[in-house]
Amino acid sequence: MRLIITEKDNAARRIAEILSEGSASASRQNGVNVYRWGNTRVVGLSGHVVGVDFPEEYNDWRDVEPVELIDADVTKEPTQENIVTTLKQLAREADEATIATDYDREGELIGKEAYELIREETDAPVDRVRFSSITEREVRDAFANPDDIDFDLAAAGEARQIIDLVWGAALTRFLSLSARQLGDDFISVGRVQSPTLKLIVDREREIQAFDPEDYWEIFADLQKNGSGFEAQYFYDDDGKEAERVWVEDDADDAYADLTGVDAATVTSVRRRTRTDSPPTPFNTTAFISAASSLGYSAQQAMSIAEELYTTGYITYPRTDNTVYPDDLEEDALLDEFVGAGHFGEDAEKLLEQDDITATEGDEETTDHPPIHPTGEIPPKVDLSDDEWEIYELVVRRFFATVAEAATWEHLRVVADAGGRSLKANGKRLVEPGYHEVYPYSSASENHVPDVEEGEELAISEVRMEAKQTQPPRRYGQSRLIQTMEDKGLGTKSTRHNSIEKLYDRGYIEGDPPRPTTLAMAVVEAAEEFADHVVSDEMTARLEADMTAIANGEESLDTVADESREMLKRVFDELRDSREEIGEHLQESLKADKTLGPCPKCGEDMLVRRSRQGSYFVGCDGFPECRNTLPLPSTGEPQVLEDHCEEHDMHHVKMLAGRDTFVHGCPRCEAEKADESEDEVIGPCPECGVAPEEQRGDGDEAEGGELAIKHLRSGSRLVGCTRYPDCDYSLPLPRNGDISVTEAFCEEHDLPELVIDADSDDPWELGCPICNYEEYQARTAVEDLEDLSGIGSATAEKLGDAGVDSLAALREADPDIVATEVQGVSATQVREWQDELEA
DNA sequence: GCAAGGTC
Repeated sequence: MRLIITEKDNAARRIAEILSEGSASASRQNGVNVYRWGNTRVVGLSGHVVGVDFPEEYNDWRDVEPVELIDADVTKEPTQENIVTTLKQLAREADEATIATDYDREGELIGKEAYELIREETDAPVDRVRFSSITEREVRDAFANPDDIDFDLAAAGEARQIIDLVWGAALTRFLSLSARQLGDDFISVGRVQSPTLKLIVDREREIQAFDPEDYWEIFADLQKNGSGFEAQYFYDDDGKEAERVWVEDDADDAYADLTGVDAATVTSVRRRTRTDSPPTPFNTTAFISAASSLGYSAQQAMSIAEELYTTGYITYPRTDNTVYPDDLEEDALLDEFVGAGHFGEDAEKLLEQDDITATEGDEETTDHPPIHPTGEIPPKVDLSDDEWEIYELVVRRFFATVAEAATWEHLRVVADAGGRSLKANGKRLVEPGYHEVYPYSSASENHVPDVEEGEELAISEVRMEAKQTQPPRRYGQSRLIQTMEDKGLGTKSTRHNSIEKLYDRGYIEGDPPRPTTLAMAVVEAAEEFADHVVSDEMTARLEADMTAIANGEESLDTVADESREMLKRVFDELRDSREEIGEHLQESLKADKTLGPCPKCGEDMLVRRSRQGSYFVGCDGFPECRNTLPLPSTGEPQVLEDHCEEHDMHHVKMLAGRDTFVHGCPRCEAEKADESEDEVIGPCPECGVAPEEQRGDGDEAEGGELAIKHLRSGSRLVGCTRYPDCDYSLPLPRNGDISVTEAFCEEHDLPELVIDADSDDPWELGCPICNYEEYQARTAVEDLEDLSGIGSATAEKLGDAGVDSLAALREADPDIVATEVQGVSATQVREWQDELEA
């Protein structure tokens, strides 16, 4: 039997299709897809299926000195048991095996890991094929010319694994132990995350140190044929043109001169034609950046792209390449879009061009083609609005790369008024070119009318504006990813995750991300004692070492040992400063949790966590002062910069994914609840007076009533007046005025409610019981979507079939028990759905 | 429980 191993299931399926000419069939083994035809089997891994770690005896952070990790063994253990088992079972039957993982360094290492698992079972020959895109031609070529695994290249990847683990784990444990942060809130550092964090921290330092300067700008409106245009005052600053006037008296003088005359005389008119080249093909970074200008975070953009890739509508979204492969036929791909409603006309127009040649970027790699549509076009109804918007972006980017350049006409007019110079720059799009098919990049014009030298233009108004220089801007997520790429930090697959990790670790907040006090302290500590780990030089050095290993000039052991020696020297420095570092980190952690002074004793009020795990606001003077305030029960609290004037307290935001909301000032919220009275609306269905026939034998009518209640934590609910004896309750929305209407629900004996009755668009919530029942039915379907990553249409169908939870899914198919929730692909869910329907 | 890198 011949065994072929790919990096992912999708690649396995497509390679099987190509090599078998469509005759391959799929079956499942230990929950893993295996494609087969004749004597051949193809199995897809899930990236790395083994991972590096320390032996078990190093697991306890308290028992092991962090420095001991430096010389600890590094072992490789399976992390994807099902796939490893399947691979080994298949290997036992194999006479030959072919590694067909991705064509890059990490792919070589993943291939070598598969090779070693195969070697545990058989001595059958193992070869390696390399291809940059899964097209018929490339795949057939590759399989016709097999090569060997490049063990040196794989060793380069292993050096990275070992160095990252040893540095990351040893320093992470050291900082966490020194600050006594051992739970979920440990303090992490790493080769990629820490230099990335330093970028953000350095920018914040510049902002904090920034000293704004005053300057003035002067504008004049000039008239031509009854319509006006704006011109700006400028002067010659040592041969350079300057618009900013730094001295107020100078600005006043210029303003006085300009207002002293009624007209300006045109002294020069210059026209220039500029070519505006179409953009280059999308790699991951360029894609994230384009999606970000549509309002998507890096993480959102990538997960939508991954979904579009798995469903077959776009190519692999993780790529460094910006040059389309030779066998991408641009006109054939355009042809697919002809007649496809939304895109048809644009595709036809592009096909009419004399020459269809795509642009090329600077980066040409072997990993994957640039991101482009596959030519399989989804019906719009099958995608969510977001998915469609991203899909359209990818399609239009492809269109743009084969479209013609745009041309602009630039018009520059200089005029003299009272001895002062004015200028106006106009911009007109003469040939729209690619802008016609790619509306995302700016094509805005600035109208300046045709004028001639010597012409007199009336001045209708002169304005002087006092301004201040602005501090540098914070990095936005896509700018940060771009900078990481420039500095070689992370990879196309990991950069967006690294940023997400900084959020999770409590190092950055908000968008654009701001560093927390803790982040500043971590970077400071690292700069002082382990400068290497916050500098991008560590990555540069590692890259150089990896290249040397890949070229056979250095050995993995030498490189790893040198790195270990370097880390030992770092620990020599750290040893004596443990206390000092710990204290600094602890103070910073406290600063991030501080809301303001306690009204009872003046100490700080802090966000704290109870033993049960819920958050509340408590006084730092505990146990002497026992003052507390409640916080909402959902989400992780985050202290905002916003501030309540009345109570001198920072506002709090509760982070809970899509349910994130701003709680505001905890004292205001508590006081609001104290001042409001419960509003009774009807009988409690659990313990109120109900008609005799609706009551079960054991039920007792205690006379409980339902009331609208405001809790001190800021939440509102409809609850029983006999609480806590009866804990019946229904949730109400957090925001908006609640009013009770005349309309009445006969079934539940309750009035209908309206939220925000005063606004133009009130929400008619209706009977609170009916509303809650509808809400539960709706969220069951949403939960299912979240669990399985399936589309809403499928989830609804499953809901209709009575499957409303993962547990129900498992009941329907015991095989699912072995599958990780996150590992459930859309294809699998569709299979289960088919089974259920049959 | 630590990293970064694959993958879902």
